[in-house]
Formats: sequence, structure tokens, C-alpha cells
Amino acid sequence: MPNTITPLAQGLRERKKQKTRESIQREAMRLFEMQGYEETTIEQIAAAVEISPSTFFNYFPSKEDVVLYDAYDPVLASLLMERPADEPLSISFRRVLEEMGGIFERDREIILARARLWFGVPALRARLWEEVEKAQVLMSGLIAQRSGRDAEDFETRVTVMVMVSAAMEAMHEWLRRDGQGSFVDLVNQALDMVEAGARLDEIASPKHTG
Amino acid sequence: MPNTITPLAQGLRERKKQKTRESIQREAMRLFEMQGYEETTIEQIAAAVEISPSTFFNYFPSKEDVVLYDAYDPVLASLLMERPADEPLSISFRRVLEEMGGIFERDREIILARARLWFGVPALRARLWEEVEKAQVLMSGLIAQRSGRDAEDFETRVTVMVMVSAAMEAMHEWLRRDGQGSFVDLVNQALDMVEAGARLDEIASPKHTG
DNA sequence: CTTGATTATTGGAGAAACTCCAATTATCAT
DNA sequence: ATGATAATTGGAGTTTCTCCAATAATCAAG
Repeated sequence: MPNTITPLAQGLRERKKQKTRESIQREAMRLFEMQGYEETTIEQIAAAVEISPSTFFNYFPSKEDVVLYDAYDPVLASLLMERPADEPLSISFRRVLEEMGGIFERDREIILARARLWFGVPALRARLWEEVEKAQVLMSGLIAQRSGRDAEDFETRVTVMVMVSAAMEAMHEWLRRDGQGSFVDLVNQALDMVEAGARLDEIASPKHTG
Repeated sequence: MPNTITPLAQGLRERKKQKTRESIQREAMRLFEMQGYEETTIEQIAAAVEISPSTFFNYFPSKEDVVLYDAYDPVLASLLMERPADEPLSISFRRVLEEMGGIFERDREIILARARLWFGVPALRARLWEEVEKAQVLMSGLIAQRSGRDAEDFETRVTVMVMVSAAMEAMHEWLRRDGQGSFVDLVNQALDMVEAGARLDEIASPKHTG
């Protein structure tokens, strides 16, 4: 499956596929925003794109995937790989996020619409975990590559999981703030909390005023 | 929806419902283990319990819920509520887990079977996030109650999310070890890592030999 | 530009998970 | 015993998704 970011569309075939995939995603999102996710059938999407329902399933294995399908993952992955191998993971993570900040700003509206569905539609919300795990696997692999550690190592997995779910919570917060402000900043804040040692001891007691 | 742990079954009606719900769950799990989750249809489950498919949906909103449905949540919730209000959350969490350790030991085989499905079947794995969020909401609410903080407070949410996802990772690890050893111990280990500040800086560098 | 090989599109048949509803049947409270 | 209440059931229908075979578009090579 090639991505939205294709180096150079080689043949007519590839270019057409590309366009079709984008059309499906665009029309689907338009309909979802107009009428809601559950209320939109695959027939309707297919009709809007002027393809058959069968063809829809040639491009996306399920209705959910139209929303889930993400062009950022491979970018994030490759940026992460480019970081110096001796750099601490949390720093790499922050740097890469900053590098991607521009993209996030540019696509703000699209990302926001996607996120709204993501967290708002039960079927999609359920699949969030898979996204978290994808990220976890990616980063665990990176750690394994850099260090002598096993990617399956318990400590590695917990550490990465904690980072990723903190980032996920940052996205949630960003959404709660209706996409106002910087997403990257929120992730950084969340990571700060985690790195500070997740003040589990203090958080139960009343917040110190001021 | 009453739970598996019902104080005293009052009428015949309630008792029968109870029994039916348990039968469905038992027969479903038996079939899932025998033939796999996807391969088992609701018709088959209904036939095994000697009810109609319609009735199945009176008890569980979906096939997934048969596996997901959990009697432990309310127990955990009430135990958590009983902890002294000035006790740090992480301690409360650990104590409650220890209190529940006996139950986990007793139901080890059942929990293991459930967990295998949980992490193994894509449809169920996807729904893990909802379980995580349920726990997050529960605990955030508790924090809000105890402290002056808002349950929606970003810091609160991140902290709780991190704890819960660490626990989830512990469950995953427990499953990878085939249910050998103590689940509670693994959760404690995961929490230790989180509290130690999630050594994101160190984990990227090669592990010190020994 | 033609031809033969790939590959994409399509329609049809069908399974499975649900939803909705109205008829029936079982329990309950009196 | 009886009327109210709640559970069970069957049937009809929708939607997502699978499988497959026919058709149509693209491609690579001569």
C-alpha cells in the first residue's frame, strides 16, 4: 500500500489509484461531517466517488480504515530513524514532533476533523488501541535497534507504552480544547509529567494553591 | 444491568436471568476456545444455551461484550472507594490490587482464557482502549473527589492514563508469560517503572551489562 | 499500434451481526 | 385467579464485509 506521500507517481495506473484513494477519503470525510459516521453507508460513499461498493473494499479493508488511514506514521517513523542513535528516545520523540509541528499546523483542520471522529465514534474510538500499539511496536523496535535491549523486554514496553499513551492523552486534550493552541506543546507537557516521575504520590492530595 | 456478583437473588425472574447470563458466557467461552472467536456464530452460542438468537441480544449488546463483560470492575471500584481519602492514589491502587490478588489466583484459568482472546482477537483487542478509558474515568473521578482537582484536569488525566496503561502492559506481559507468576507483581513492577520517572533517558542507551 | 499479460473494476450471491417490532409466553404482585 | 409487567421469540430488514467470476482498463514488448 503506497502512501499519500509518493515520491513520483510512476504510471497512469498508480496515479489513478492514488487519486481514487484520495477521493474516497475526501468524499467519505465530507459525508461523515455532514451526516455523521454511522449514518453514512459505504454505498453512499461509493456513489459520491463514482465507484462501485466493491471497489471501495479494494482500497480500504473497512469503513473504519478510511478515517484511521494515516499518512503521518511513515513520516514519523523515518524521521525517528534519522535521529542519532545515541540520543535518548524521549528527546528523539520530542524533536521529531517538533519537526512535524509544521505539518500539524498546515493540516490542522483536517486533523481536527479526523480526531473528532476518532474520539467521538465508538467504532473508531475502539480502534485507538491498535494505533497506540502500532506506535509502541515502532518505537520498541527502534530502541531494540539502538540499544542491546530486546524489543520485547518488559521495561522497554512499559516505558514506550507510557510515552505513547501520554501522547494520546495530549491529543485528547488538544481535541477538548477544540484544536486551539499547539498540539506539540501539549505532547511535550504530557511527556514532562511522565518524565518527572508521574507524581502519583502528590496528585491524590489537594493541589497546593498557586 | 446487574452483575455477576449479586447480593441476593430476589425473585425467580432475577435468578433465571442470572443463570442465563452465566450460561451464555460459559458456553460462548467454551465455543471460542474450541473453534475460535470469529468462527463461532451467535446462532451457535444461542443453540448451545438453548435460547434464540434474539434472546442473546437481550443479554449482551454484541458478541464482543460476552468476552469483555467483567465482574471485577465494580469490585475494584468499591475497594478503591474504601481506601482512605488522604492516601496517594498509586498506593491505593497497589493495595486494592493486592486485595484482589486472591480473586485473580482463584480465577486464573478463566482470566487467562479471557485475556488470550482479549489480546488475540482483533475485534476484541480494538476494544481494549474502551476498557482503559473506563478505568481512567473511574480513577480520575476518585482523584477529583479526594482532592480539589478537576477530574478533567490535564495533569490528572495524563497521570491516571499512564498508570492504567502501565497496568495494561503488565497484563500483556503476564499473558506473554502464559499466566505463569503473579499478575499483581507485574503490575507493581510496571508502576515502579512509572514512578521512578520512566527512565526515558537511559533506556535508549545500551543496557549496563549485569 | 497491436497483442498478450497484469491488474483494476464490477456485480451477484451470500454470510454474519445486528435492529426493530409485534406476538407470545412466563413471572409477579394482589 | 387476574391483570400488569417483563422476558422470549420469530420474522423482516439493514449494513458491513467476503468470495468469486466476468469484464474492462493499463501496461510492456515487439
